[in-house]
Amino acid sequence: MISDHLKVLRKRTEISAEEERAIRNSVAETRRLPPDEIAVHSGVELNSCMLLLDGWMARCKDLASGERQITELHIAGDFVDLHSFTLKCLDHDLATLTECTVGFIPHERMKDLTERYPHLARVYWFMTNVDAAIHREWVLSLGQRSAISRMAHLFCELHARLELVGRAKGNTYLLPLTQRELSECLGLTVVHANRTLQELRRRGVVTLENRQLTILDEKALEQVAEFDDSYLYLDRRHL
Amino acid sequence: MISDHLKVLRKRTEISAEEERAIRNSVAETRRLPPDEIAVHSGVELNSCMLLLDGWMARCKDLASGERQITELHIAGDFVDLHSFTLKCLDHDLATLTECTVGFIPHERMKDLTERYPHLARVYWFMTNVDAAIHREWVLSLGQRSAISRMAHLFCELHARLELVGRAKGNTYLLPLTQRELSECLGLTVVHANRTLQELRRRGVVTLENRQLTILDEKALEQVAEFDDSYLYLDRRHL
DNA sequence: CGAAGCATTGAAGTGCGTCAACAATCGTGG
DNA sequence: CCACGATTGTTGACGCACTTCAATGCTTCG
Repeated sequence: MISDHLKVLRKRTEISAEEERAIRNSVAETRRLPPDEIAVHSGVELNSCMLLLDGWMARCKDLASGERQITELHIAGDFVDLHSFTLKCLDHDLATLTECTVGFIPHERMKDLTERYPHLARVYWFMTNVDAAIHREWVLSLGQRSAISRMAHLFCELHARLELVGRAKGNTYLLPLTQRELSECLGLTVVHANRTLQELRRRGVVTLENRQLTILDEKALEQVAEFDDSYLYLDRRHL
Repeated sequence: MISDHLKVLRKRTEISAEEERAIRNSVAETRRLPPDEIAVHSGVELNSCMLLLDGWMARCKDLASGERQITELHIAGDFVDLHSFTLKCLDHDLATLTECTVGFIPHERMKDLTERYPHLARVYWFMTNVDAAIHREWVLSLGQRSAISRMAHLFCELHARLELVGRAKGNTYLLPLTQRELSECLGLTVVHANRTLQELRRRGVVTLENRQLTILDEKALEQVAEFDDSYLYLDRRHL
């Protein structure tokens, strides 16, 4: 399961056997979390980072009205609150969307890891910067893309990221979100997210049944989305 | 001018005299940039980071239609492309909004700086994470807040950040953005940004004339915005 | 002083929200 | 196994926040 995390890193840079060992040894404990639970509350001081080994999680922020905005989705292999290593407490909640398996790396071990392996320090810094790049793409989506383009873009992003950890079988992948959660990613109401999804289906671009998303027409999907994966930094030109 | 940057850091953590010296010595060159110019193009490999010493800059992303979304505003003291140290090339442009003075810190010197002073490495990592927190707040704004609430929130954020570097005199500060640029931050059309601003004026919450923004009713402004500055991490509980 | 950019206004259109109902699915216990 | 209530997905009618288009005055600056 930690191997998913290593896949994510190795897509971006070389990780030596020794570094791999150090990472594996840093995981103090693994735990299962039930779905629909807030795993990390905003504003609470943390002393460990959470590695998502399996399942889906979301970063969310609420308004007083009760409206919730998801600011990023997380899948197996992601360090969901790596930024807590420097921020100490988060500005958002971390919620489980499915049952999850997570590993904990205490901040002191993170400190050790990054000081003993400066390369890993840069790699993890890099990874938090990729999260920021994803945020920026979402800002662009929410600010300028139409509902259908936004949804298409999200499907593209998830496809690219899931492929990386072997969770996509060709053009299909498991998307365990409800339409409510989907709408919370896209800044739409549930009703309109539903109609938007139907429009994508009607156009023959995707299907989504039994939590299984299938991309029928990848070209069309990427065109609607204006998708360009460079913001995900999926190669080793960097670092 | 570099002292603005030190203010930004010292608001979050202690910086020793030696660290300050090291930072000051890392600036290889300073330069003036004219307004309305793309200072850094997305996708281009960089070998130095840019410290904004004076003026305003914006991170922007474009769509094929020509629509532009600003994803973050930068003021004196900000490291505008610190993330290029790990990402190597950016996923967005960096545009000057006014005439700017910038300092360059070559990546090799950044490497030196962060390896010689691990504390500074964590501080700068922290600062890129604050940028990400700002992005998340903008995602929340664009996804869930109304136009008027979004604009009020932006005014609050800028006030807090400008105060930090002594660029706000009480409840007033220089806001050199055109309404077009304002609208590009907020995901609105210019026309509606104009009407939204007028509504804030009509309610007696702010005035904006000759590029001078004045907050007439801070309570009201923060209430409209649902503003809570904790996402800016403006204290030393962290790090 | 003229041209270009910027701010403002009005009228009309539309993408998405709201409200409300109903259907389908799912998990749970009898 | 069916009954059930709860959650999720779907649909229709209507309303509104924001967009679009187009015109006009206001600045700014060569």
